[in-house]
Amino acid sequence: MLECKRIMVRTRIAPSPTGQDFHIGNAYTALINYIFAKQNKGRFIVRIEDTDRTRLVEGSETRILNTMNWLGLTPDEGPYRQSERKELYKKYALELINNGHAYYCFCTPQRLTEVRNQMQKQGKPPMYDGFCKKIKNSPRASLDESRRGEAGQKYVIRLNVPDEGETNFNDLIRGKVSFQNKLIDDQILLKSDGFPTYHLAVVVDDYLMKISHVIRAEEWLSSTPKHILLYNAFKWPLPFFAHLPILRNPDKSKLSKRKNPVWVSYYREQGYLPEAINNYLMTLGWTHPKQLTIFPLSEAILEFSFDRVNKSGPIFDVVKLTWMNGEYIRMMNNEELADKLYSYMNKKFDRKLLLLVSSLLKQRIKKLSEAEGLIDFFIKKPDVDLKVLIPKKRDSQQAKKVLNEVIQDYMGLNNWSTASIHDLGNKIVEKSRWKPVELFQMIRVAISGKTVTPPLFESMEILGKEETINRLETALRNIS
RNA sequence: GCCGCUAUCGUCUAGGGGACAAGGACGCCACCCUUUCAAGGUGGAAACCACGAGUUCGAAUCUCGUUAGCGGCACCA
Repeated sequence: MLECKRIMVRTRIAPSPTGQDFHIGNAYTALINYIFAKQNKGRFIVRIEDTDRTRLVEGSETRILNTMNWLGLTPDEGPYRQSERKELYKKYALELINNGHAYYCFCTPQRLTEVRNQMQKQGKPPMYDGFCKKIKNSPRASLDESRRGEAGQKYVIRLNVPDEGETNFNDLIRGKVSFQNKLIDDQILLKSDGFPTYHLAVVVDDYLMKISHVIRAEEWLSSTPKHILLYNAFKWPLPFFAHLPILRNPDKSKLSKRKNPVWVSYYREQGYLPEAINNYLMTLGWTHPKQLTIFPLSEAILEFSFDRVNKSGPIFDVVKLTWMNGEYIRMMNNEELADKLYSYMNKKFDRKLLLLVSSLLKQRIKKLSEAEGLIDFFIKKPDVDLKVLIPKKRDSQQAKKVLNEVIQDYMGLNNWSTASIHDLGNKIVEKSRWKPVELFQMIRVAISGKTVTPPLFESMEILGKEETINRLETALRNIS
């Protein structure tokens, strides 16, 4: 689909280490970048955008990288860190000063706020008024940096945006997009602390790192013209741009932590599988040409194309993700599920036990976190509530009598297998004249303390004869 | 407020002028299976294709306008 001739495809994900973990929206963007790189035998790069020193969150970078790894989106290069490249950006900012595409600005934050307020009052877009643009050629501007420092004069460097004309580009997803230059702000490129803003850093890095396709969320669409102006000012070739739809909350606003769990680690802790998360994310905004819903990453790599990416922002639906996760759990074989559960539950259960119960669990759980509540009675004596134990239409005397028969009969059973436990169970039903559901539910509650469990006879087999009878006796004793 | 993007069942979407009285998936409801809960099977409700014009023999599909939603307008990314 690419018209570009044999260029090396290089994509990147550029997270900021300002949050608890990797954001699910970032995971979405990373996924598309990863898939597109793999599809084109290119490289997928991670770059940490840590130029905002005030918002850094300790440990964030490590967690982001770990999470990407867990998702299977392991970068081919990186992490590169913008904070380690600080001097580089300054050099390029100065180059722009020299060729007239940028200028020094000495305005104070207070003045800027004032200007913005005034603009807004007048119903104009809140932009910088170009005050320092006029002093571009004044002696002050030509001071070298050390002397400026002596003078204690703080400054920033701004992009000199042309007043006329328009800047347009072709987005791989949205087609032609254009903006009038007079509405583009003289963006700050270099902050007074010497760090670049996103806009400078992203362009310099994408160029230096030979990023061929800038694939990012739609929230960047309106700053793309600034970036293009920068590429032009440097006389650098443009990369391809693709602006992905933004994931949304159920109320349609941009997916945010206030309204939804957004950290990938949350989903990991809840027992979602990375394969399911990736698959679900892929179905948002993109459809498989054969309209498959469940498909592996390899399939997405094979079939992905930008022209099947939707332009509108999809709502992130946890319910559907959960369903899909269940599908993935059901697709696993018993060993795989047992292994997953073993490490997920921190070795709380014996691996052998997990292997035995995994086939019973498989079609009953949608998240790994649901397993424990279903099988904890295997390793823990149940608390039996008599009200639940004794069937509604029976009294305690009847229950006692029947339970006693159950115990006697099962004690005599030598072949402790699901099939024979089942057979004997049916015989007891006949003998007792209880309804099957009454009898079996009573046994279920007696051995597990629950009304909802994996299949009864299988559970009894796994529990073992001795333990089963033991629990039945305990229940019997409690009735009187 | 200004700029930009978007618009098909509640949600994710198929569709690209006639095959659409709009198909699939999740969710929901009913039934079947069943010792519980699930899973599975079958069926169902659910979209006047945002609205209004236009182009055309013919529009969900093309054009324009309106409306609505979202995004952006920081020495944040």
